[in-house]
Amino acid sequence: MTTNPDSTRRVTMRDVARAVDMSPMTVSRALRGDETVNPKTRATIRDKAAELGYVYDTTAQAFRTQKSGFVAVTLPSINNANFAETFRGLTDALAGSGLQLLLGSTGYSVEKEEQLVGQLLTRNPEALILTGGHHTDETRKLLGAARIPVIEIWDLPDAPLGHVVGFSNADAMADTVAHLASKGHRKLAFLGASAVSDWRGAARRDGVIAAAAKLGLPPVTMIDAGQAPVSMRDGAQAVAAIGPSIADFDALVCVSDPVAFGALNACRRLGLDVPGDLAITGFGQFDVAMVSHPRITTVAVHANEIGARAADVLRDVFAGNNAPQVIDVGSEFQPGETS
Amino acid sequence: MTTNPDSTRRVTMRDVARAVDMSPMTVSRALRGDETVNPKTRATIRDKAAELGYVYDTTAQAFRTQKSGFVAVTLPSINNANFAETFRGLTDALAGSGLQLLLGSTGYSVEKEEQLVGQLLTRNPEALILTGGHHTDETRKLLGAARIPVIEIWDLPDAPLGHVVGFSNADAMADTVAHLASKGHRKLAFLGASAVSDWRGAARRDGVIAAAAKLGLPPVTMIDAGQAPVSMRDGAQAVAAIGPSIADFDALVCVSDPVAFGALNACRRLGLDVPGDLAITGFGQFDVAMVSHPRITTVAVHANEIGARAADVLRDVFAGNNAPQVIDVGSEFQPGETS
DNA sequence: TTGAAAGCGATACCAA
DNA sequence: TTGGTATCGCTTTCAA
Repeated sequence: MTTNPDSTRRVTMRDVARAVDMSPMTVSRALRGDETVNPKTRATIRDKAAELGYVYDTTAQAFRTQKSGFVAVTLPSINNANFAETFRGLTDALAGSGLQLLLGSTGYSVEKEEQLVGQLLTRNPEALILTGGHHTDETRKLLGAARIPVIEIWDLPDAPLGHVVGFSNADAMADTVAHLASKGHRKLAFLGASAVSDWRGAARRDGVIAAAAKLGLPPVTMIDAGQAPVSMRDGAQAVAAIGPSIADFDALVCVSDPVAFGALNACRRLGLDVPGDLAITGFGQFDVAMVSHPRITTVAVHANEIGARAADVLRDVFAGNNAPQVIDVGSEFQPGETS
Repeated sequence: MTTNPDSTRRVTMRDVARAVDMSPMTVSRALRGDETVNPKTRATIRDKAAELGYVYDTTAQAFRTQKSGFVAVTLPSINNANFAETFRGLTDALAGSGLQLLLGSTGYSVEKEEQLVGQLLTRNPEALILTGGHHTDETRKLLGAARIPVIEIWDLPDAPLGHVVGFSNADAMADTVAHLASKGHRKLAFLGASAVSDWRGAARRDGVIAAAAKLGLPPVTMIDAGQAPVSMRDGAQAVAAIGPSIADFDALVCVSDPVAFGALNACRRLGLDVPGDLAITGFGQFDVAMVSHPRITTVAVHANEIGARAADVLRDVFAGNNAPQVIDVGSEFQPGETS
């Protein structure tokens, strides 16, 4: 390893250039694999760069080219298998593209999202991927001014900001309700987050209400599991708080599989039989629903595909194809052993 | 909203300066809230900046000051409640510090980690937080050359790269094994990932073997649940593949709670009683362990605290306190209903 | 196939 | 309290 003259200063292309007696410009081309540079020269430069411990400065590149190489992504929570899968789908699809994901978490709050978007925009992302279709006016203003492609995911908003890759959370519940009705269940309860904080959860709730009404079932009872994000524990606590009279309902439709799992295990502790005394359904096809004995009736979503398709949209847009796309990845009802 | 002369060009401090008839330097100071700028001037500049839709360019700042404002973090997987909690602990503790996290996922592979570290370093992070204490030689070389603070988390490496915030995965298993032995269980099996890919899992395995030997128990049988990351499904499949003879063991020590949950439910499907026929233990105090009926015996880790303490270390280091710190956050055995 | 000059937008430093 | 000048490392553009 060669020591550079001033040990505190970083090694730049200029240093490499001096070492091989070439111009920085040629070094720049060589390191990027430019074909116009003599192969032998390229090899020499590569070797010398490695020897000097040269590290490419993406910040300088981003500054010069006015392209950050970042794609900003907001997720409600990273501690959620489905959102994590979407992130992985994005990451995998973007690998090798030179684009790097800049992740922020909104904690299911549109106000936090607004703050986060402001912060992310100062990094000059080349595109922005937002989970959900609900935003504050200020967020919409920021995005309008930013003039970069925006993709909303996990929803099908009425008035998209740009592109969309998602599915209808409301429609997704129709099959679940139809299934329950076909089994003779009439008295339904919905267990989900209280506030307007979780818009996708609220959409599912509305979907259940609409589907029940359409099938002529009595009004659906709402059970409050607390503020989003609602967890396994929240589901279990809500049922435990109600006690054995939870079985006065025929079926408990839960906003997500973790909540359903909590409810299922709370029922067990109460000595209730699922689905004998009470049917339970979830949403999202989380691992816990599939592994649980009994297996939880759920709705499969295509979390990884949402990420992958969003990456496709990005590729299109960066290739100059700016027509707004709306991609519905759908969802599928998955009968289990709890209904 | 005022239109700027060339609508495709971004609004810069110079534009704001011209608009208020001041120098860019004063605008820079004003926007950063520099006290030496006349309060009235500051207000004027702020207003005009907002009016022009000025967005601060962090890339340019990062370039000029040679400080990126990034802290790079590698996690084995983001789809893991404990790692996600650590990330959240970091995020929360760093909020308002002006530092932004740059997240990368290694997929439990040190080779992928090496690649990722190389990529992250081109963004000039001011510090690097690595999950785990095992790295390739090339990774160590890269880190040495980068001359930035490094924190290894979730482990207590023998030869740390810099700072450490973690706990001993091996020691954490001693209480679990002692508990099982005290209940009269002698024939133990360990269910975890096969390869060397999951070093923390391997440390737990070694911890079980060592603790069993120390207590005079017969050799521990290893059961292979496949490549890391091992999931609920892997745990369930491993037990299903073995069948009822799994109950020839007294206790099944699992590398994590999700694996234990999978094993528990597979046992149920086999008609086995847990803990009557077989005791089961997990690791990590995941929600699923606490909500499950029966509750799974586990080990509580301080995932959020790891993140928070790592942020403390960063603050210290940036304040000039460079002495290497090793912080052991420990772990606690949590008896449940499966043992 | 290679090089010289200019400039991306902000701020450190020195001056007034 | 404010301003002028130089500069961070790289790449675009034009020239040789």
